[in-house]
Amino acid sequence: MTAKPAATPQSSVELPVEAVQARRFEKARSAQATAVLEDYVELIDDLLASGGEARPTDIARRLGVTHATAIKTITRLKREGLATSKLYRGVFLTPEGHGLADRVRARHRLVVDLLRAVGVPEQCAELDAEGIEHHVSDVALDAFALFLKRQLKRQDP
Amino acid sequence: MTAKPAATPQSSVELPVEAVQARRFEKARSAQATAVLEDYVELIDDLLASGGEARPTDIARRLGVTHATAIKTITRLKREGLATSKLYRGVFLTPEGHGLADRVRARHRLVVDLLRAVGVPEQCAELDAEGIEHHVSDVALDAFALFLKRQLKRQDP
DNA sequence: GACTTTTTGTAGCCTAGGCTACATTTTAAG
DNA sequence: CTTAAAATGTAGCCTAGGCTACAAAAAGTC
Ligand SMILES: [Mn+2]
Ligand SMILES: [Mn+2]
Ligand SMILES: [Mn+2]
Ligand SMILES: [Mn+2]
Repeated sequence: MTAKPAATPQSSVELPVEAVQARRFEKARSAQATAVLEDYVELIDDLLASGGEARPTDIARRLGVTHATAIKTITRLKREGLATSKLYRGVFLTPEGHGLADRVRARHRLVVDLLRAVGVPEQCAELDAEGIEHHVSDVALDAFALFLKRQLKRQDP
Repeated sequence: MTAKPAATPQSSVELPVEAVQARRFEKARSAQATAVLEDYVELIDDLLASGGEARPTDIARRLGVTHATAIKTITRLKREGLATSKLYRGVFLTPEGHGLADRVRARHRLVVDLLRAVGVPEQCAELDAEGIEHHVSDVALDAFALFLKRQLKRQDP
């Protein structure tokens, strides 16, 4: 199981190339698995913050899926401890869900800002960010923030 | 079906906010659906270019999945006209598959380069790019290329 | 209050992409 | 040539996340 440091006589601590590559793909797959949940909690939080209610039908319409699909995913949110709901009442977020929503929203904005900063048109930035956001690590996010700060300084002397 | 230009008296040609948002999510979902295929063709093309053979076992090991999973996805590649294979021979790409591989590889590199350019550490850039790449539109790619070109000019006077 | 519409929920189906277990074929050793 | 190992393929299972169709409840209308 534990990848032996390898019988490569030349380099010492390096994993085999294949293993490194496999790890990349695995990470991308796991990010994808949480993407749907992230979008749901962010959207639910938005709805709760603005209108006051997050109804399954609204959620479905915003996401572009049927209400049956939305309800099923909401069930998963509840199972994972991110949301709660009672029959014919709207959906609410647990503290965990709310915390996730905040992080997801911040990340979404940062990704859009970075795309804009490197010259991506606004519409396109919003569109692409919806998918990209789920694959940006915290390290990259920090780099984005730093880049944006520096760029501001350069323009605002 | 056709979204009526809306009964919003204020603005004229604007779709309802919900529809715009739904379109974003739909686009992200469809990008996700092709992500696996893109990674496969890129990897197969790499293997063919370097070693000369793309065997299911190698593909599986590089992707971090079992060979059964790899073979199943290869079946899908064939069904979609991207690859060919014969029993116990390796996998090959059709012209369409090869073309896709080239585009995917170019996009991958461009994404990594952009991440590096805005200050993301190399390891992290490679890691994140594996997921991000599938969600970057052509318009954004053009913007990335332009940004990189300009940044080069700034450093190489 | 009766009736209609909307919302919500449930059931059942499909595909993609994971997995394990087992069968077969090819390749490598001896 | 025989046999062991590796590669390949198949079968069957699971989950996630889509969908449609139907059922029940809530909300609006008259
Ligand atoms: Mn998203
Ligand atoms: Mn988002
Ligand atoms: Mn990828
Ligand atoms: Mn890639």
